[in-house]
Amino acid sequence: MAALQPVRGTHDYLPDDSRAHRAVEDIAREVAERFGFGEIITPIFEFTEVFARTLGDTSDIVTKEMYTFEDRSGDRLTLRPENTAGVARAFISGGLAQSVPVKLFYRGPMFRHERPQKGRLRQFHQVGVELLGVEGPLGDVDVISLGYQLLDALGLGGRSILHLNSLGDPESRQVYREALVAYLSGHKERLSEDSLNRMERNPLRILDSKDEGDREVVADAPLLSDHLNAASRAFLERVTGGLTDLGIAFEYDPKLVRGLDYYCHTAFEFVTTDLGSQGTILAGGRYDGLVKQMGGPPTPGIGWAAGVERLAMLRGEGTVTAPRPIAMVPTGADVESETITLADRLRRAGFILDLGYSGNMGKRMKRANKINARAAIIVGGDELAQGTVGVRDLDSGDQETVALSALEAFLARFR
RNA sequence: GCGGGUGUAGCUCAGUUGGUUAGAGCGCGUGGUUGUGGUCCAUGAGGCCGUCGGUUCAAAUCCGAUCACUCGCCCCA
Repeated sequence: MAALQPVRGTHDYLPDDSRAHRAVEDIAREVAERFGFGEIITPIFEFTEVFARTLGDTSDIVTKEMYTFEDRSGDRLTLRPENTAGVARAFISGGLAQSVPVKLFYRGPMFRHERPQKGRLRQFHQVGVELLGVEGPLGDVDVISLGYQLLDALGLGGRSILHLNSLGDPESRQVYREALVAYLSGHKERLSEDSLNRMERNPLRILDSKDEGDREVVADAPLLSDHLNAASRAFLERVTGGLTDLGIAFEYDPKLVRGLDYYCHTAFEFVTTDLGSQGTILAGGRYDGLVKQMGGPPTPGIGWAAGVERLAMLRGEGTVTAPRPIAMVPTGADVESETITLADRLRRAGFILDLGYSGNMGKRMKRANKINARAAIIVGGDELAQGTVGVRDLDSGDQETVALSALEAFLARFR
């Protein structure tokens, strides 16, 4: 078909797809509202610095994955690759520090110039939450619990595992980083080229390398958990304790790290084995330094994001079905105006009515069947003369004559 | 950005060692049925064989490039 294609890594969602997509977003918003989170809608593009400064100059997202352009007034703008930075910016712009804790939910498109795969697109969609202004571990527990309940509400409760780690506070992290680099420096010859590059910029990343040689070296590396100071350790224990209280199973994973620089303490991911190498479906962590780094008042934060396409894909096709309409079937062109008027009346009453637009009666009945109509209202001249219409139950085949005046009441069973 | 696989009808796929008019099922249109769907029967439409170039008397088939999808890596949701 060739000629006219969508931009690589972008997709059209026709009604069947968009319905599944929207269901994920709706359920996420609903669960977030249960936790007292309200939806925030931020622009899908920001000044480039919003992302460049907060995501870290060395992250892949900033160095090679952003859609950045100059607009007609010469501003450097970027299509958001994620939304934590945008929400933090809105938090600062809007002076929301006055009303912490701030609990926000968001959903919408994100853009990353990556090589597309199943479950990885250049324009994809995320739902996410951010909790700002809460210092204590109870915030971490609540936010993780929200993610857990979302997966459960989506019917994915049994299909993913929560991985959890603590990156410690900045002090712990610094001490550990030095210990790790010291160890790795002694094994340079066995590390992959990628990891050698990571040594200086982001050595923690080497911990979750998939390279076999790296894994062997990493197996004996010092553990982050051994370098947490007392405060960081206590924080982690209160988080894990809270999760246990809620019956949320997790795997402590000392090699779980974050690609983005502003994370500290809690890092977590819900992972499934059902999506190949795109198994992470919901991931987040604590980012206490972010808001201050952006120029706002020091404000702790924690949140997560989840990929809508990945979630929808995991739920499978046909999970979300279209509501079944009632079909209007006039017996001929002579009753067309009565048909439209009646459809209008029933739609105002909240029924879903499908007009066939054209064709003889047989054709319209076929169409009614094809669109999975629950019932057909047969509008004929003879019946109208008596003040009635025929109503056919398309599942059972039973047909009854119903007075126009009693139609809404009769149709209630097909709602 | 790196490595592998795959591109034939709207969809899922056949297509022999290169051989002249490229097929099937599903779906779609029309009729059998001028006031009654599903089943059935008949019949029809729909293809630059992803695109461009090369080899050949001859290419869906072989070669190259390119685009898209896909699997793995990097990274990430």
